[in-house]
Amino acid sequence: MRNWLIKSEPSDYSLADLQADKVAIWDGVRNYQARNFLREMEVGDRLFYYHSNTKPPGIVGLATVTKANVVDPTQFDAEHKYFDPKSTPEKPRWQTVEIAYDKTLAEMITLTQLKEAFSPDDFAVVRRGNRLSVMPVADDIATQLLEMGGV
DNA sequence: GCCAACGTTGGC
DNA sequence: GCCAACGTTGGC
Repeated sequence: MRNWLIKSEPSDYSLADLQADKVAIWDGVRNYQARNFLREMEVGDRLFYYHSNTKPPGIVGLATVTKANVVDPTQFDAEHKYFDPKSTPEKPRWQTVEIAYDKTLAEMITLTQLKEAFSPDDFAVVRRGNRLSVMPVADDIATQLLEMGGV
């Protein structure tokens, strides 16, 4: 079981939205590095759910991978914001995963706290200018995050 | 709202 | 293949 961090703008799709939906396809990722991480995910992997572009940004809860290697359906929909004209059902460019809500932290772990606890070398999310929306989380960092989040 | 970071596009 | 222009992300 591996640990990952996934980012979402809460105005777009928040952890509360996932809680309401219970399960969701993590669609819309159009960055190759992020997609490559999505391809590596396996059922049962733990996801730290991070709210970006909000005040304050930080980790708000946990989710779980429920289906691996899901073809992102939005890439074929010409009406959709995430339509990719260069992708075909025979040769899809964008894979993702299905995720399920797990839990909401009693208190979020803010980016400020993350910066205090971890170095940019160890945890990409605290790196200045970091824009990656899906990234791996090392086991020891995951353990500390669970502690910090009171899980 | 500003702007740094950085990925992508497209001309050459 | 280089690189300038452009668009997006996301913290502040």
